[in-house]
Amino acid sequence: MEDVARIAKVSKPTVSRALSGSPLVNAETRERVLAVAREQGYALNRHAQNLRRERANAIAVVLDFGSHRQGAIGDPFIFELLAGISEALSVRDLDLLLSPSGLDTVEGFVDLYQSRGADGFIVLGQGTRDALLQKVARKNIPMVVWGAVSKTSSYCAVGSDNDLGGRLAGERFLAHGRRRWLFVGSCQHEEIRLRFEGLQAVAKANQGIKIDVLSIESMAFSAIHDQANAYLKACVDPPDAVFAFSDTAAMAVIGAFSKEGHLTPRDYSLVGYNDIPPAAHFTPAITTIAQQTGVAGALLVEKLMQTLDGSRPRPAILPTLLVARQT
Amino acid sequence: MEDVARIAKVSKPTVSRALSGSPLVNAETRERVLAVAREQGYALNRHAQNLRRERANAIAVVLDFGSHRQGAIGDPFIFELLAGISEALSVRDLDLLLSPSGLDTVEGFVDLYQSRGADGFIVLGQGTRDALLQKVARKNIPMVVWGAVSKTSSYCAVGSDNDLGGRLAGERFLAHGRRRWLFVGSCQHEEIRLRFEGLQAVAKANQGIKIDVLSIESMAFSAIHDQANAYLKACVDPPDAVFAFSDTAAMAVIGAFSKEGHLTPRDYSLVGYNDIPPAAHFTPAITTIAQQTGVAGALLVEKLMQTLDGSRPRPAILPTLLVARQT
DNA sequence: GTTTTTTATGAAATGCATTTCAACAACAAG
DNA sequence: CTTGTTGTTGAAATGCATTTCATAAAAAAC
Repeated sequence: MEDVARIAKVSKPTVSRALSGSPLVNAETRERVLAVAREQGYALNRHAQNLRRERANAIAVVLDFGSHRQGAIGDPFIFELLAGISEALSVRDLDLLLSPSGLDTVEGFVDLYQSRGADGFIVLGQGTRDALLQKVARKNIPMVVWGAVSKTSSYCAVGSDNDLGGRLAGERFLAHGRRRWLFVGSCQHEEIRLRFEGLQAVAKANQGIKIDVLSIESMAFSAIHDQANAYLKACVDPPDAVFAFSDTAAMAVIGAFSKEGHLTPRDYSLVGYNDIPPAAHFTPAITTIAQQTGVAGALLVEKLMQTLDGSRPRPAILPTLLVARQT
Repeated sequence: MEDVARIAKVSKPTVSRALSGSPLVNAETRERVLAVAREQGYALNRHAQNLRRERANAIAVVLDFGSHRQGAIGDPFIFELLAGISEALSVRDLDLLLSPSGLDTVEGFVDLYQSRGADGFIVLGQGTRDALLQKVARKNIPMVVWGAVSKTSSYCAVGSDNDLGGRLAGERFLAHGRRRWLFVGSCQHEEIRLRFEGLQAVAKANQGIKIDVLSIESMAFSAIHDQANAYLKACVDPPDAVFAFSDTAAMAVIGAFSKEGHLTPRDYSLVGYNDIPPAAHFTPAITTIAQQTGVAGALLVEKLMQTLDGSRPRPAILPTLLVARQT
């Protein structure tokens, strides 16, 4: 920077100001400095900058690659979220640190934050680690979470209206005169539990509806397939309606049930979740609950920015929508 | 750090050494320093460290979120690659910078690299910007690319054997006695062009095979669907074999063709690409070319590390495999 | 023509960890 | 008892940009 300063015949601080677009520098001078910087191929050192400014200029986005191993993350849905976040961060000139290691303990978060590795965190899906996240948030670490929204939470959550999603599914089943419902998903996951509760609420509000749960142990496609198949085989009175926690799971159910000759939409109604592209073109096309992934990323980033500004933004629940198809 | 040094009754350099696991510090002293650091809640500043060490300790992973808008990236395949890379980087204690902005020009790369925002780059899919990447590599910026491998390239590429993939598809078509082949995909993409060439080679080596190309303009699911539908409608002699550049595209083709009563596997053989989880459970299940995504991430990172060490690693071609299913 | 205000710029201090080089101690070798 | 090693440790220099505070110059106000 000193070299640039010398060549442009100004001082170091002036170069710094010119480069960071400070209004405290004369327009002509700025041009000159910028020109010199460009022709000298000068790029200012981000670490020196971040060191001085005492921030990272980066946000860590946490997603559970671990459970990806089991096929959970491949879901295009997460990808859309990620794309939205990436976009929103890049508008604000912030770097995106993807799933840094060590974030499976409170210390991991604290350390990354304190060492200025990241200015804040966006966690995608609380999964089964809500307790950890609560602890992290209580340490005053800026964090926003995509997932289930709860009033007692110590962090700001943004998520879909999972309860509504469940209700929508239930109402569809009612409309189709279905009475033996099956919920496929693990209620260990807060988000998924809420969907179940929505479904259950509709069931309870009506007479003569039986509701069963197939609690998924692994997110792997084949595991879900096998569990569903085994369930149906052991079933004396097969379900005439299935609500699956994801479209991928719904596909697994279709495959598993069809092997036993139990077909949708003939024998049972099916509702999936996320409205991933293949859902519309699967045979049969899958009715599903769509989330507003488009706005989700931008909203998460916005809430995090508010947190960084010291305010405590309100959680947000995005509406969900049932997309009716053949099943 | 000075505080820790004082409390532990040592000097700053000793603390530094203890924390970075240098062998130049006595075991007892190290323990003492570490204990003090822990109880004082001390975390060393990454930017100061990176500034001094003159590196970023981070790798930028570039993927084309832009084309995601059009449904390209949602492909679980990319996600698996990303998971593998994330894993391999975290083992080496390197941060993963996801798709930083500005990497659509050579200057963008140069600037990020010079400003020490990243020590190197992993580019996922060269797409249509091979020219850009060639220029970047010629600036001696450490970079590894997932995509088509070419001998004349100035960068190290790792990719699947796309040519083999094409041949495998062709041989399957032959085995099924198919003679009117259709390739669905854009030959603008080097990787995809290679697949087409593999297919074409098989066609040429045999008599009486007609081969046509449906050049995809957009990666969007619905766009592919519509193009395929329009193609079939305009077709006097419908294809009896289709090779699609991705499983997602294959699904789109199935939907588009079935609308016209043209069904697989009855009327045509179909081969997709990537072996994404739903491919196996689609109805009908999709025959596809599987890539070795598992090792790909680790390999990319390894090659990049070699590049960082100053060597010029050889490109690698991973074998592809045909997974036969109903179609 | 003098005083006040505004605008533009620079000197020096600051943020924090690492590395070089020198120094000291303890011990072995002669 | 001296010289040469080896093992530990510390003082000071270094990497680079930003910010505070002060100063100089130019413009405006009186």
